[in-house]
Amino acid sequence: MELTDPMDQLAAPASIDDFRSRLADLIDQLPRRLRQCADHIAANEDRIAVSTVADLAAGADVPPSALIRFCQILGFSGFSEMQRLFRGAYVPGWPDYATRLADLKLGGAGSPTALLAEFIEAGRLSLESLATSVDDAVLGRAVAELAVADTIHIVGLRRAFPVASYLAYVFEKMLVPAMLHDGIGRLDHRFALRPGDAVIAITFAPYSEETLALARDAADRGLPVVALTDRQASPLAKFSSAVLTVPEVDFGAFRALSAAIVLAMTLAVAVGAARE
Amino acid sequence: MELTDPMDQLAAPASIDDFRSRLADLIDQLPRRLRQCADHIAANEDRIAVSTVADLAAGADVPPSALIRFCQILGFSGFSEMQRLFRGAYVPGWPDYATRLADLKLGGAGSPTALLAEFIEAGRLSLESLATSVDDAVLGRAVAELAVADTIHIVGLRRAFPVASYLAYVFEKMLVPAMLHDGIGRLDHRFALRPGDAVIAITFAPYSEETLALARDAADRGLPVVALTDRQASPLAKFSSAVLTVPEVDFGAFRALSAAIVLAMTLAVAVGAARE
DNA sequence: GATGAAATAGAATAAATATTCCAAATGGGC
DNA sequence: GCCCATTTGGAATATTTATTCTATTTCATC
Repeated sequence: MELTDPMDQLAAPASIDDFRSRLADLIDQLPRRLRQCADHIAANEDRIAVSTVADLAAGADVPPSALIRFCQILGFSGFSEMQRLFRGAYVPGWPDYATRLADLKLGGAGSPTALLAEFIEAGRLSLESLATSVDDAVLGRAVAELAVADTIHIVGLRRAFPVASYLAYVFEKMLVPAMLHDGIGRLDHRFALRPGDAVIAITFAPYSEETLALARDAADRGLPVVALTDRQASPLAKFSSAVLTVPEVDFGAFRALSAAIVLAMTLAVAVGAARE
Repeated sequence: MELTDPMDQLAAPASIDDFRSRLADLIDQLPRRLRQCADHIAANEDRIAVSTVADLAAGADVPPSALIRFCQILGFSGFSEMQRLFRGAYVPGWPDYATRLADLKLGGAGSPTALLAEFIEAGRLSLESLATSVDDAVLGRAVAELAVADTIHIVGLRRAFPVASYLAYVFEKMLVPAMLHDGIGRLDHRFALRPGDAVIAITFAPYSEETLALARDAADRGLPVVALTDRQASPLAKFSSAVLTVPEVDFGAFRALSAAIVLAMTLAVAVGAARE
């Protein structure tokens, strides 16, 4: 990239949208240091108005001069001009969460914003009660069992499927051998269960037959089964060596998976760390 | 009023509420110029973080030194300290979680329960900032576009896949015609896009090529594309008619999807309701 | 209207922050 | 492996911004 090209004398972005589109155009033709600037700036747009060159440069892990070069490539005369644009558009992060939530509800029942407020509240409540409802000992046992398993089998269908696929993703990232049983093509993968393996089964009422069947199968073969479900009396409990319950608050007929995902993430990261 | 009284050595306000109450106490016992400062500051709280002494002094129609004296009377050492309060309040600590996670693991103190507490906290923060960052107008537009679509196509791979599959699940429950593009068998389903359809594309850095390709394709055909992504300058923005960003607290490679799932759920339920 | 304590304006200074510039490092093409 | 164009780091400089200080003004009190 030719950074001193006299034709690069384009005018400074006139609006933040303008800024964003120019950034999006440039971002993948920038050299290394400038690329770092671009990434950090894009991820911290809301800090530009209240930061100094030095702050942002430190965040992007580049020298200050690189950051200023970056601003100039975007068409600004320097950092100050870019900051001026963002200061004009600045709105503070407060009104705080509670006020904002009340505002959202003003959209009226059934409006998208009112729904959002309800779901956010439900999610927060779920997370809060997750903190108090998890049994440390059971969680520890689950991690220990999964940490020594050869392959971890994950099963969760329908409503539980997002949680199952998230687990599979995190295990993959952590190089933990894991297999997602997703029921594609109605293939029955139960013979993939080998001695030394372990199973994570996820299901909420109404419980999925296929998930229960796989858990039963694993239990019959003496494999440890970690259950992620909605209550201790879940049908999964019979087959499981560790039952983790997720207190999900539902709103009407709908139920977010905030707590389930967070618990799944904890399980996966803890297992990944324990296996190293 | 005795402004140089050595007893006035009170500590600086520790919070914005603290600041407000101290201001309210003082405001009607201040002499003329300082009163002007107080009035102007109170009426422009939201500009303090992004203004200079000179700006604010000009706005209050007083010399800069008067404004600084005003800050000192409030208990600050000077203007800069007051400004720091307002700048800091904006991001009440969105710490570097990637580092914290590394610490937790290395310290061996990475007990699963400690991890869980961290992740719960991160999830809560994400949800709260979702509330304050969602743009009502964009959300409304996204719902409107999806509500009139014939079929809704959902694409989101890898890290975004749990969100995509959750959307597909909720749409199915609400009897909304939707198709999940999951890349199974490397089939290319882009020809399933028909006039009158709409697309929800979900991707976070590092952005998935396949997702971008489908979004581009849809945009080329003039179909509305709703983007669910991590920042406004996301490459998805180029192809999208509505960009919803999700401020997720990030643990390096891991990212809880609390906010993304809640936003997806809102979108799905609002669309379902609007179609009835 | 004289007196003294308090308040004020603005010039002088100090501190912080931004920007330039150039020598050195890097990397792609031959 | 050498050459040239590009990129980079950081010290030097310029600019902006905050703060202090003091001579002057204001105002309440007698």
